[in-house]
Formats: sequence, structure tokens, C-alpha cells
Amino acid sequence: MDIRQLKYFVTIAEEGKITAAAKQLHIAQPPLSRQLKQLEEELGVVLFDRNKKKNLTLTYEGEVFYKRAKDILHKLRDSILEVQELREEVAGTLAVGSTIYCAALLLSKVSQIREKHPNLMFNIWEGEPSRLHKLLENRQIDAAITTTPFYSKNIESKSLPDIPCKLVLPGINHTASAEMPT
Amino acid sequence: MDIRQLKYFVTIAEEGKITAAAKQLHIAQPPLSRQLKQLEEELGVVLFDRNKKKNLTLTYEGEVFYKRAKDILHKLRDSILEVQELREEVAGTLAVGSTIYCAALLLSKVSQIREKHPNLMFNIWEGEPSRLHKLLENRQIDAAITTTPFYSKNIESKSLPDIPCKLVLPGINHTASAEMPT
DNA sequence: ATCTCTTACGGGATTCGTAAGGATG
DNA sequence: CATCCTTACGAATCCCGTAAGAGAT
Repeated sequence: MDIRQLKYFVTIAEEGKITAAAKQLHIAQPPLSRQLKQLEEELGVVLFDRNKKKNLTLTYEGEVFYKRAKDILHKLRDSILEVQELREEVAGTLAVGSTIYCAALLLSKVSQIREKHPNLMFNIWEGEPSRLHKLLENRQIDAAITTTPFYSKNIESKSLPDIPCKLVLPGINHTASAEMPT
Repeated sequence: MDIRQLKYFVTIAEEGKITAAAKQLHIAQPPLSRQLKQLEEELGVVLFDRNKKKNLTLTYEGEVFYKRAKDILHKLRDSILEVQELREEVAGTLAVGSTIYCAALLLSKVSQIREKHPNLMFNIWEGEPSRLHKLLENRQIDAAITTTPFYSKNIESKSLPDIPCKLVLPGINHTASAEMPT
């Protein structure tokens, strides 16, 4: 099993033709055909229907594996970028947004991370969930912490450990943003 | 980037020594050392501290990548097993639990899947969330559908599309189980 | 002196590309 | 006959294992 085979498979599935996929992958068709065959043999599963049609279509098993393969490839790509950016970000800036209710969680985490990376600057934003959503989509912030997660593509949400959130200040001015260089 | 390199890296991280990891992987030390070096060069990130200590320890970047790599390997393994079992399960049995509130979603899905795989039997259980949780942990059921997801290790939860759940029968006998061969 | 990681080199395996063979519309 | 997939073969690449070197305790 090889990452390359997963990439090949995903490309074939998306192109519908081995020939077209090979062109996109900048390799010749025969190797692609072989890699697909090897993948199917290794899995013991037929991934494509080869019935007379000109376009290859995924079998049911193929569809399931396609989703998984795509997810794995995305996770791998994100993981690589994450550690690479991590190395750079030791002297970079991370913009994080939070609702006022989650500020406690955010600020305690910031303290922890700043111990590890003294040169990492934080840029902290506060706002209501809808505003955080916009900031996130515009990449003005890299992450948001909220009790009401957004459900939209290109945005992943993760559950954080429960903490007691206490409202310390009345939310008078929810649209204002605060910048904290420390 | 290669799956093998990820496996190698994870093993090294868990063993703390290249020598021990190589023994466990049934390969010689030099190739392992090289693969690790290649991985670090490809990522552009130093994964281990080589400071005079006898045991290699993960750098901060290494720790992050270790978690990601382990997750990816698990997902890959699960994906392979999933499609392989899928092929076999065409004549197998799938045990699914559901709260009474989600039965509509479950039963409609069962109908869809049974069209694809006429020989796939379903074993459907009904019960309250806490009971489903136990059944799931004991592997008596393969999956559960509920409005109140469980948060525990070895259990993954996924959000399903919203459907209107209507209570058709009063939940008189929540602890009974029903088996539906069709 | 022992343990561990790194570098050097040769054999083996895997993969690619080009070329030829089938199958389908 | 045109298009696509598959099989066959030779060349290049990559990986592994053995052997030797370097560093640290």
C-alpha cells in the first residue's frame, strides 16, 4: 500500500478515464493501469466497473474507498503543512477569534503555547459567531473558538474539553475587535 | 512521502531507539536511519532531538506529526478493512442499534443498502443511548444511531443529515431488542 | 569497551516508459 | 477506425542488507 497508489486511484476516480488521469499525473497510461490493478489485488476488491462503458465508474466498494482515500490524502497534506508551518510559525503570528464566552479557554491556551514558542505572536479577535465565521472564511483569522460551531465546507470543527465559561463582562459591544500583541 | 516512512517514524517514536524499532520492523538499522533522515528532509522538519541522550525524543514538531501520522495510519488500516469487509459482507450480517427516535432514518437506509446487497442481512437493535453504548463497546452491534452521541475512545461519531424524526410508538419497552432478518 | 547512529557500497526488487496486442463503439 | 485499456520488455531508480566509521557514556 502506497500513498502514490491512493493518489492515482483518486485521480482515476475523478477523471473517469485512466488515459486522462495519466495525463494529469504526468505519467504514461500503462503504469497507471498496472498500479490500479495492483491496488485492487492488494485490497482484494474491485474498485471500478469495466463494463463496456467508455468511462470507468466506481463500484460500491470503490465509492467507499474513494471517500476514505480522499480523506486520508487531505489529512496527510494538512499534517505536512501543519508541521512545516509549525516550524516557521515559531516566529510568526497566529490569529485566533473567540466569542467572549470562550475567552477564558483561549487565553489559558495562549499562555501554554507561548511558553513553548516565545517568538510566536498571537493576534486575538473577539466577536459574535457570525462575525467569526466571516473572519474565518476570509482567512483573517486562522481559527475560532465558539460554543456554536459553523457548519460549512472548508471549515473543520473540533470539540474542546469542557470548561466552565463564566460571563464576566456584559456583552455591550459585540462588534468591536481587540488586538493583543502579547 | 510514503506510508512505509510513516510506519517507520511512528515505530521509532514509540520505541525511542532506531535499533529497537528496526528489530520490531524486521529490517536492519541503517535503512531505518536513512528513511527517517529522508522523511525529515522531505518535510523540512527535525522530528527527533539527537542530544547526547541515549533515547531519541520527539521535538515539538515531531510530537504533532506523530499524532497525525498515527491517526492517518489508523484511518488507512480501517479503510482497507472496511472495503474488504464490505465485499465479504455482501453475504454477511450487520448489527445496528438505534434509539426509537432515529428508527426512521435507520430503516430507510437499510432499504437502500439492501437494494445494493440483497444477501446482506441486518440485525437491528433498539434501545436507549446508554444501552447502545454498551452494545457498541462489546461489539454486539457495529454501529449506533442516536441523537445523543457517545464520547469515548475507540468510538467515532459522525453527523448524519437532519431528518424529521417522528415518534410513532410510545417507548414502552426500551430494553427489549428486536431482530429483523429482512 | 559497549551501545547507538551514520556513511559507503553492491545485489535485488520495483517502477517507469515505449511498443505491441485486444476490445469496444 | 478510433479510442481506451491491457500485456510485454528493457532501462533507470529506489530500497535493503552487510560492512565499516564516528560519537557518546
